[in-house]
Amino acid sequence: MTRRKQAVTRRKSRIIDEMHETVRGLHEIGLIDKRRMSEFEALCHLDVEEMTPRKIKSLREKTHLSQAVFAAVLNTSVSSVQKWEIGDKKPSGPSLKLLNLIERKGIEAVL
Amino acid sequence: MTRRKQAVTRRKSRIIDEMHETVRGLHEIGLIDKRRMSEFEALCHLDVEEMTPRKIKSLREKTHLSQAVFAAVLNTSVSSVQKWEIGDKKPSGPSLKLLNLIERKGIEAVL
DNA sequence: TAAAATATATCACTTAGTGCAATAGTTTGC
DNA sequence: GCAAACTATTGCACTAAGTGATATATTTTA
Repeated sequence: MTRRKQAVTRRKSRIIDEMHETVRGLHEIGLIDKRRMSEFEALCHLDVEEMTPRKIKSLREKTHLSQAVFAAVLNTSVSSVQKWEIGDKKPSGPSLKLLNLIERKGIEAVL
Repeated sequence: MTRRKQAVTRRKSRIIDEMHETVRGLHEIGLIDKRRMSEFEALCHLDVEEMTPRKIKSLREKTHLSQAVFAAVLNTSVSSVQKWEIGDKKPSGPSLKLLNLIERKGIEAVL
């Protein structure tokens, strides 16, 4: 499962990288303005993956942070983190975004 | 206003920097374990500032992104971004965290 | 073993988040 | 200039995440 997803991700970013160069070229030629360029950049890495309770918990444990501190980092409540890990509630959009950031870039990325 | 805040921030980080060195030293001596060290690191930069509707809007405009794309970046709905900017709703904890990250580190930090 | 820190669990409540639809304003291209 | 496309504003109704408090395991540390 993990392997398959990584493969997909890798293939996707290769394609995105090429698109990126292409669009950047179009921008330099003047075919698309700076604004469109910005929007393109932003839309590049927007895929946010769902996370199971177990995954959230293991993600936190990888950072060696208690639920309390982890919650503080995400600017949410301990109660929320607990419920995510148990599966009682699912993290909201922005919460999921933060969890993805931590997973992809490490905890420092959100400090 | 901006100037005053920058000053405060600067003074604060100087203190934090010293604390950081101190704690790192304690860690190297072996007085605190790696886990405590992690928690300390995490707790360093946890102050999240409130944002007025106008500030949110100007923050988005600085990134040259439409409400729709900005919402996508934060993994939230257009409706939510609109209400933040109007003042109808206030961004939740994790949302506010993301907005702060963008303000401090730029939009790339959350991509 | 005792004490302290962490984590789990439940309950009741609040409010942010969401989707839709209708309108108004702004750019863009012909 | 006009029309089309995009963007933003507003209101409404509903859902579910978020929260706080509290009590109870569980684990860690002294």
